Amino acid sequence: MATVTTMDHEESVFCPLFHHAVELIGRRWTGAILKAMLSGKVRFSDLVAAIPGLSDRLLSERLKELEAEGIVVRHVYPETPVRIEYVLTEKGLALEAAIHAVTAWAEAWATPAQPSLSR
Amino acid sequence: MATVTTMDHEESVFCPLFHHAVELIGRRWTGAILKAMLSGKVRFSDLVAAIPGLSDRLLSERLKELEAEGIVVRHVYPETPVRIEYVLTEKGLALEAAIHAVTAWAEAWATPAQPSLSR
DNA sequence: CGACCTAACTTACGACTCGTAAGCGACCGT
DNA sequence: ACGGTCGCTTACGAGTCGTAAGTTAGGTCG
Repeated sequence: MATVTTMDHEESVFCPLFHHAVELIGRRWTGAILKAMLSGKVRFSDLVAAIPGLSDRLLSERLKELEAEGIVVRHVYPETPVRIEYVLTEKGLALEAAIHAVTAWAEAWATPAQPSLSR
Repeated sequence: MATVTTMDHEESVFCPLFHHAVELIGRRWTGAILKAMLSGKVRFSDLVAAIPGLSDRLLSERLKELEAEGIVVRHVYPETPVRIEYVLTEKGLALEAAIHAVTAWAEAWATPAQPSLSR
């Protein structure tokens, strides 16, 4: 029972892969950062400006995490002042489907008032 | 289906709806809780048992948040001992696509090695 | 030639959130 | 009466976050 080698698609059981993923991209601001990066390469200050409430401290922290996970890459251009661009890797771009799915849900079920009438 | 006005699909800009959604379902353990609830109605203790590391304190907190958002409903059966079942609402079930998208990504891009063989 | 500017961080610290453990209330079997 | 179960709730130290200030490396301005 426990040594099942063929797991088709068990939804109920705990999946460590899913858990790792959702705890990573679900960290505070990470979703917004990833969504903002879908459009292409961005700079540090672009992200700060694009995401209201996000501070440079947290952005720096999140970008490091995402870089460590192989989701974004950091390109340094030693110009003046220093220009640094962040780009999604293939792995990061693959998150687009998941981000769009969440976006679609958010738009479809936006809480206008209390639509819990249907029970 | 889409109320096409003037914005086709802006991905880059900050979307408060997406942000609210991702910060909600991305809270610690919430993803795992929702995934575990996709299988149907569950009890408090089932969730604690199914999700390693999740404590009853946090589960209680998360379930309250999800209930407040209209994502889960709480049914009380005054048996002995009290039996309480949590079920996803229609809004909660609508998250299935998003959860599956994250699961698919997690399985496709699991960290161990670069998928230079698969693709 | 030195005060000031920029981009991208880093440090410091109080506030908020989480993890661990313990307690509570209603009921029941012994 | 005593201990056991379920679903919480409270307490408190540890961890994470928000806000503000400092740092580095170079350039502009007066």
